[in-house]
Amino acid sequence: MTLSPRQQAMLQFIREYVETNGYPPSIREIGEAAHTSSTSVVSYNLNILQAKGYLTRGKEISRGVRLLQTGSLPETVGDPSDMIVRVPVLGRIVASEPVPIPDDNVSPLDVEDSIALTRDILQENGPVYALQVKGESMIDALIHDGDIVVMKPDSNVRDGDLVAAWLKVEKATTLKRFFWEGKDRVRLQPANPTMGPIYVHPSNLEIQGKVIAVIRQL
Amino acid sequence: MTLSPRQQAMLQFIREYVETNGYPPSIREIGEAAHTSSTSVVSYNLNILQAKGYLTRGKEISRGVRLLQTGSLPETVGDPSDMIVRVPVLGRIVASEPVPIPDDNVSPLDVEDSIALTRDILQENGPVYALQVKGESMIDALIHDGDIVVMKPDSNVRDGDLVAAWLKVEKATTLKRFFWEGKDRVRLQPANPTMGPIYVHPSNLEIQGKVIAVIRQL
DNA sequence: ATTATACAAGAACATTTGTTCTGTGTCAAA
DNA sequence: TTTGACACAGAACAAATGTTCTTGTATAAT
Repeated sequence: MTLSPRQQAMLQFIREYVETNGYPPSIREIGEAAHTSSTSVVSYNLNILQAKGYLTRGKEISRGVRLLQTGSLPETVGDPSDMIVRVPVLGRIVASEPVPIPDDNVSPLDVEDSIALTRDILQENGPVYALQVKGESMIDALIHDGDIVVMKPDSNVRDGDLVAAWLKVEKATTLKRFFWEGKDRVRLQPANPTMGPIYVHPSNLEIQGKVIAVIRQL
Repeated sequence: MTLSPRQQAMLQFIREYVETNGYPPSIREIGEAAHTSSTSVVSYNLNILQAKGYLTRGKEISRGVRLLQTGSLPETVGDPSDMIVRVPVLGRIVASEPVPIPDDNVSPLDVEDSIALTRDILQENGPVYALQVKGESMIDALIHDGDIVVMKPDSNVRDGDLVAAWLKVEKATTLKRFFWEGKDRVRLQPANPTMGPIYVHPSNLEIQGKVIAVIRQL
């Protein structure tokens, strides 16, 4: 993933400016450093840098530029402690729609919403994202309306994984534990032990991610 | 050198804002946090904080506030970031025993087990503690074996609070939403909407705390 | 009672600042 | 040659934002 010389210059200037001044530069100050008087050129390039994961921008916020440490998606962002993991909240999970899956090319930092977790909750090192549950349809997974489900976009499942699965025939998303039963049958087991499993043909389901934590605030 | 409560609130807000957003707040945002709509009050107090060495201000620069290392407020116990809240895990919550209630003098450092949460999860400022659920008895509260329940030791309940209640006659702990129904009857409502409530006489129950968050790791 | 200081409030205004719009140039692909 | 993508430029505009001004209250010191 290569950057143009002007983009590199902008990143470098922002980094130095923050270190010197303690707050980020304005669009016009970045433009001066990159030898352009056009604020739209600066904005255009900053949007590219954001899409590539080098920084985030506050929308219509003065000096709303924040450098990220690396460009990978999604990741720990700017917090002083490695203990904190900021997880983007990409939207809602509802039973009647497939789970929104993060696009590798779109910066999660476009999202306005995120939740800070810690390494005590989340030992995962790979990309993770969160969704907020809408509706009561997940109660068989002991997940309540409003809960935040933390997921990783991994469709390689092993027996016992709690997965978000899209059932094509039923046109429904479900959160259940996944078990192979032979080659032609998958058992989806609710977390609620008083409820029975459902059985589906593998072709009927699409694994959209694994649930790795649930956060409920009251 | 003492600071007024409003000045302390402003410092705290700025610190948290920078850590969350990566750039400083505006005068108006600081004012909102300090409960004043007057930008001149904010500016006046920031000038005092600057004179006292807590921060510097860029002249006529938007978001031109920079906290200085010296003069910052004492940090949260043990962690570098005020964003992190370390919550002691005092033990297990099981249906057949009362909830362990923390000694008021306990410090998070005194307990061997704790979990780090963040202010995104836990806005509470008072004492909190956590318990790990043992067994399936809490599934009517949509809480699974192994979940971590974060509580505050507050027995002053209002309708709708999710409480840990010890039922004396039944000798059982239950987690349910609490509602008064007249003076002589309390309705304890499961979080699972498919399950019915139970009704108890107030003398039969002992409120041992309120649940303020649930953490599930998979 | 008066004065000084600290702190506050709201309004008005000026400046800073980011976004949008329109247009241009370069280059590669069709 | 035409088209589309990319990068750029400048102007205009709207919104964000900080400063200044005037007025007020509370408290302590004189």
